[in-house]
Amino acid sequence: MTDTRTRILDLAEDLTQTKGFNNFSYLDLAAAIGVKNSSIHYHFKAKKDLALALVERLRDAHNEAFKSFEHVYVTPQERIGALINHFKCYIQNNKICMCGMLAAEFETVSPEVRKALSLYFRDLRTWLADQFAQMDDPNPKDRALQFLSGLEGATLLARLESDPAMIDRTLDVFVKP
Amino acid sequence: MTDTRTRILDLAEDLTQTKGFNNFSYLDLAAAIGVKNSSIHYHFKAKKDLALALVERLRDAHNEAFKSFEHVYVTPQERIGALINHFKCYIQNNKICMCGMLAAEFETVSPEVRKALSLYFRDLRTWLADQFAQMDDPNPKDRALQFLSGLEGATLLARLESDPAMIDRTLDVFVKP
DNA sequence: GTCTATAACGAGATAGAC
DNA sequence: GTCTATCTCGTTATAGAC
Repeated sequence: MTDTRTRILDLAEDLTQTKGFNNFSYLDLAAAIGVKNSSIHYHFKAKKDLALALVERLRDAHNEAFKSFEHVYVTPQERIGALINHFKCYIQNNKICMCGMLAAEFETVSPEVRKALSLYFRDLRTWLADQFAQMDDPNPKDRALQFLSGLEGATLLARLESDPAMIDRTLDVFVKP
Repeated sequence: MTDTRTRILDLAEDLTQTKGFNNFSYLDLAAAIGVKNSSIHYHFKAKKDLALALVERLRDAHNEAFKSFEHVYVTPQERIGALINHFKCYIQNNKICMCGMLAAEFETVSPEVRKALSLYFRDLRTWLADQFAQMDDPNPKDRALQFLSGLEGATLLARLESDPAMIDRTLDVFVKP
């Protein structure tokens, strides 16, 4: 059995992706995990501490995944395709990007979380720009921003329409020239 | 003085764009407008009724604006440019697209609002596809989706970084080939 | 590390007077 | 159309026992 702290983070990540960080409570977490809400406060004193832990954990997880991509995929097109597929899977579970959700909730989160979100997206853009540079793109930084914006927006729209193919229709143009 | 109903809608739209629909209360609206919260309930019995009115009003407003574009601008590039500028102005006020915000909050809104959001974005895509068709785009429907996704995502990221230029970097490629 | 118990507050919503 | 007054519930958070 995974420890309580990890179970809290896993569930909170899931709920943030579906309902939004402001739309679940410590009581929701406690009930689903089978503890009392005071136990959630033991692990994350205030809810903003939970938000920060979520963003920092996801940033680390993505950077780890990107590192492992080097051994699994050969071409940058394959690596970007894997990222696209990862986001497509969100739609089946009525999820969107967790940090996209928190970016929408930007005005209600702490300065620390804002900074962490900024770093999360910076890392993503840096990795994407590297991939596009490997594809000999003349402007990899702008291409990375265009891809990331398209990914976030397409996920939002695809969930609304329950149509994961909208993500392909939006992003295939970046990997199939 | 504009009537109370309109003042409620204007303020609620503003708050939805900044904080999100779930992150302001009838008490917030009442205090800002200078009435009691029971007066807000008189105009919109339940909060979900307010959400529906907001989306339907914005859909009508956009369709009216698109109609007026025909008389003001000559080229589809100019018309799309006007839409881009409209969204760029949001950033200065820490706003994002109201329906983009509600799409993020999708799991917490009523079936009626979900349907209204779908129609709002359908109208936007239809109008965009028409513009791209006028630009002799071989695939105007997909181009419309790519543009709309980019617009929603770029607004989210631009607000996070307080950098409206990110919207240009994302979308100029659609109007300056 | 988890529990019981509770504080302190704000939310959506309603009844009925004016 | 707006008011006063109130209800009911959920929320974040804490103190202190086990």
